[in-house]
Amino acid sequence: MGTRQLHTVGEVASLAGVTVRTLHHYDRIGLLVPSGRSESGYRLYAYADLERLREIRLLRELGFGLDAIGRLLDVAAYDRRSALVAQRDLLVERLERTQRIIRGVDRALKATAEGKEMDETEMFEGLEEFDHTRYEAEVEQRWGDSEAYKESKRRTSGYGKADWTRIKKEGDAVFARLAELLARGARADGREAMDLAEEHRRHIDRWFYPCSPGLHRQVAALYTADPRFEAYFEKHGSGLAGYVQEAIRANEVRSTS
Amino acid sequence: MGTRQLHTVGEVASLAGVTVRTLHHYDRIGLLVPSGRSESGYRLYAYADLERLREIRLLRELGFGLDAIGRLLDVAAYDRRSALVAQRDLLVERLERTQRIIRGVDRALKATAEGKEMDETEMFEGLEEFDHTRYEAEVEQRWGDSEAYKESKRRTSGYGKADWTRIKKEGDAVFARLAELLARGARADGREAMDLAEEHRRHIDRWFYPCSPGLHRQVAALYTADPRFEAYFEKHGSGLAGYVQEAIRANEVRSTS
DNA sequence: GTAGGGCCTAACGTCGCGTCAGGGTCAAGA
DNA sequence: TCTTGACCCTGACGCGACGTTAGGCCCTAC
Repeated sequence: MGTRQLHTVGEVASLAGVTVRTLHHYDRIGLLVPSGRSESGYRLYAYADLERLREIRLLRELGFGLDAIGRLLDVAAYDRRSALVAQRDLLVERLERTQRIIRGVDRALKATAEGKEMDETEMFEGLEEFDHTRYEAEVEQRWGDSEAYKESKRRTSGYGKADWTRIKKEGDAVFARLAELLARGARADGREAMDLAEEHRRHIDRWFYPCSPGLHRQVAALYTADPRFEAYFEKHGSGLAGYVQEAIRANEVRSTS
Repeated sequence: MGTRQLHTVGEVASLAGVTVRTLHHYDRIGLLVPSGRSESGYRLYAYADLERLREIRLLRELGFGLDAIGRLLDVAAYDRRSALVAQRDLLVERLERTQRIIRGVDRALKATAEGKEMDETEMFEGLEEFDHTRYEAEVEQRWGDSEAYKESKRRTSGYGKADWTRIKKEGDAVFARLAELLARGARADGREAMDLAEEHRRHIDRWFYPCSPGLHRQVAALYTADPRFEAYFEKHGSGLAGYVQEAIRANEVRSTS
């Protein structure tokens, strides 16, 4: 560790393909503080700093905000391996999304060739900024080729647009009520919050896939990590993402005791 | 055409997975002006508007700025088919970039498993914000599986980091001198500018692939279209991208006459 | 006829840097 | 030894692409 040379900002910048200003910025906000300084105040980056920078750039490329990245890397520090695996999963997901978009372009090509118009509902496949029901289906896809996933796929494939709207509405209602609780200052491990967490679990269990309290907690962990989820949550009240996660965890404890 | 229903902002927003505010914004800056308004001033979007929105969102997903998108779509309006094909190419390029990043993560996984450190120069593969020599090699990759491409690949694979630095410096020098000309107010179709364009062509021809004036012009067309190129150019003087393109075009005319 | 959801414009806020401005540092050559 | 040019530092303002109120009109539904 650290056997290799230290680098100045400029060197790191050209290595990583970012500007010096970017590194200054990351330092200022505490996201990437170089592990050393020279006598004259020059920033000095060690190998570990480069590793961290790589992960920062990777997550930014995937659209995460800098504060979310900070939290993710703090969590990731405990287990490098599974953090890397998680990053891999996110990348593979993007691969698939990109392929969906390509198929959309192919459909557009076919449509223009035939002089027809495309189906408006499938025009934007893969391009939606964040449709959280659709995403929820993808989330547990990451949980592997589990029976749960296949079951989910089997069920959701039968839903029409109207079903999706209704299901989404039902899910949103739960979050809205949790937001109220949060605003009222109710505790996340209080009975009301736990009841709503349980309701959410059953919602998933019913419409998507069998969802045990344990799996539910794992899914909830993603809520605070993913920027698209987070943007959605924070709209409904600052700190809601973490609040929901706590409530779900509390509900799991309750259900297993 | 236009046989289908008109949509309000909210409908379009949920179809495309963007916010109403985003549509307002696109309208304000003239990027996507709905083709109609109701009596009461409501925006009304027709099918053609949705198509345009799809392309806007696709290009944004790929990192283009809104003004660049506007220009691209203006150009694209002449030939829908080749515009779609170009979009497809960009997406495939991203697919490949994502795969390179994944391979990087795999290397990181291997390194941590073995307790080693990664090679610093290959840590950021696929993550660089814009290395323009490397990009230049990719640009003509889009020109198909031409002999030129294979030749380029054969040549560039032999270059080391030092070579790249030198080649990049050489290329930058040409642009710097063009920027001077632009600042001095020299004409893009003047002798000096054309000479520099010719120098640039030979630069590519020597280090990358056989580059005729015609191919050179086609590559130059990408300069004004791609955000990464553009960012690079504008740093060296406002309007440089367009200036370079003009000079190259003028040089082509000169060389064929 | 009024309540609730959707639409309008206007205008300020935010995030991730880009871009000066003003000034030390350092290795190389005259 | 002195100077020159490349690189580093810390502010601090600017910008693109929206997010987010704020204040008010429209419209369907009970």
